[in-house]
Amino acid sequence: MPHSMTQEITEEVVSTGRSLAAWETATIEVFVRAAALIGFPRSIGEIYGVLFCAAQALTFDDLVERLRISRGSVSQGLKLLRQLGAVRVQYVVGSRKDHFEPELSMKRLVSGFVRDQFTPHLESGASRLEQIEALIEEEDSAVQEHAAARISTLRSWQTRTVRLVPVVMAVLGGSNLLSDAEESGREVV
Amino acid sequence: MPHSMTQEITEEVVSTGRSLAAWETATIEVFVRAAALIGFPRSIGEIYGVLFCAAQALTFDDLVERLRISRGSVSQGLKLLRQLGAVRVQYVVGSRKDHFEPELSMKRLVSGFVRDQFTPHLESGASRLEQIEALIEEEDSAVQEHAAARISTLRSWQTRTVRLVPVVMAVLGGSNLLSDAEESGREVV
DNA sequence: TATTGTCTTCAAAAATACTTGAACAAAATG
DNA sequence: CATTTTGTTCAAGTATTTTTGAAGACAATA
Repeated sequence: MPHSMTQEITEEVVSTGRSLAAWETATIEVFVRAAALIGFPRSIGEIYGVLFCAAQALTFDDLVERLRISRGSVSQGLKLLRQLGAVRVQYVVGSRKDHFEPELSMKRLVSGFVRDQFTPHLESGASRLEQIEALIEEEDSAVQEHAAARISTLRSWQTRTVRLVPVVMAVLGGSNLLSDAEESGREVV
Repeated sequence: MPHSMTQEITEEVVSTGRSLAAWETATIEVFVRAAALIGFPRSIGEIYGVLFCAAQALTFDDLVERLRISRGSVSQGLKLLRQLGAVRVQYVVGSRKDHFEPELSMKRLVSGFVRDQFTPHLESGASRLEQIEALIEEEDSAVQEHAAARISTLRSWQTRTVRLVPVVMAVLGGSNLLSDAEESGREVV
């Protein structure tokens, strides 16, 4: 424990936390990059990353200590990851603290992402297309013809994208030879 | 050409450019949002958007005028869009200017995106996994067992993602009932 | 080859996004 | 119910990304 002998109460964090092994740092970096690729901040990748590496569920404070990022970031990051279904809370026996563990099923991870970050855009996009079609009515018929063709193209893109989602989910879920283990939530996946 | 009678050279832009119709603005907004979704800046969405709306290929200056963004942005934006194959240059008869037209085939658009923004990450990811496996060798065998399991999970995610790409491309290309028109590059798609 | 038109580059400015930490809320404990 | 423990919120600070515009490159014309 730190100095400070008498009146001066010099608080200092004890950092009881293990720091990260080389393989963990490298793995976390992979997740940081993956997060960036899908538009999430570094801290999200870091948090999921340590959880992914850890052998057991970690607490809020474990995350703050191992990652050395602020409590605010950890709180917000976990909030988003829970929403996505990428992290679950595990209630642990003798502890008041929440313990967090990563979702390891790729299918579920993707599914959460699609649900929260993708589908909403697709849906609002559909309604916007209708608004645009209304606006096209206002134009001269010369313009209308061309504009209508373009919006029809756009609509076909929309439709195809919507159709794509179940295909992707099927590929991720279907060809999994070990789906029993996966559904039961343990390793593999 | 602008006025300026004697010594004082008062340059002013003439803005010969048509401004945007309501349906165009609305359509451009769709592309701006789509761009954001895949991590591209607003200007990229705007540029592709006007081109998509336009009845004929537009020049560099058309873009600057209609969008009211800087030449720098237009230049950089077009550069990226050309790289992706989302915009093509059309060399036009009596004009020194480049004329730009949008790629309208969804399959080609996605394919360019995958090639430039996605595949590179997948590949560098593969080599990073190997580095991580090397790092795991350094650990105690107790740790090794768990770490190896995790990296194996990661590897399976990688593999599945790679397998997904051709499936997606097939869905976008294959079920297109109008593929002739598409391949010839005109409308539809 | 000088000039003009067209597009590119890149450093600095502006706009966004992310992180921090102190103040706050909620709930368990004594 | 006062205190402590745990986690959340949000305004302000920091960092990152995007845009701007002036300087410059390149090539076609005169």
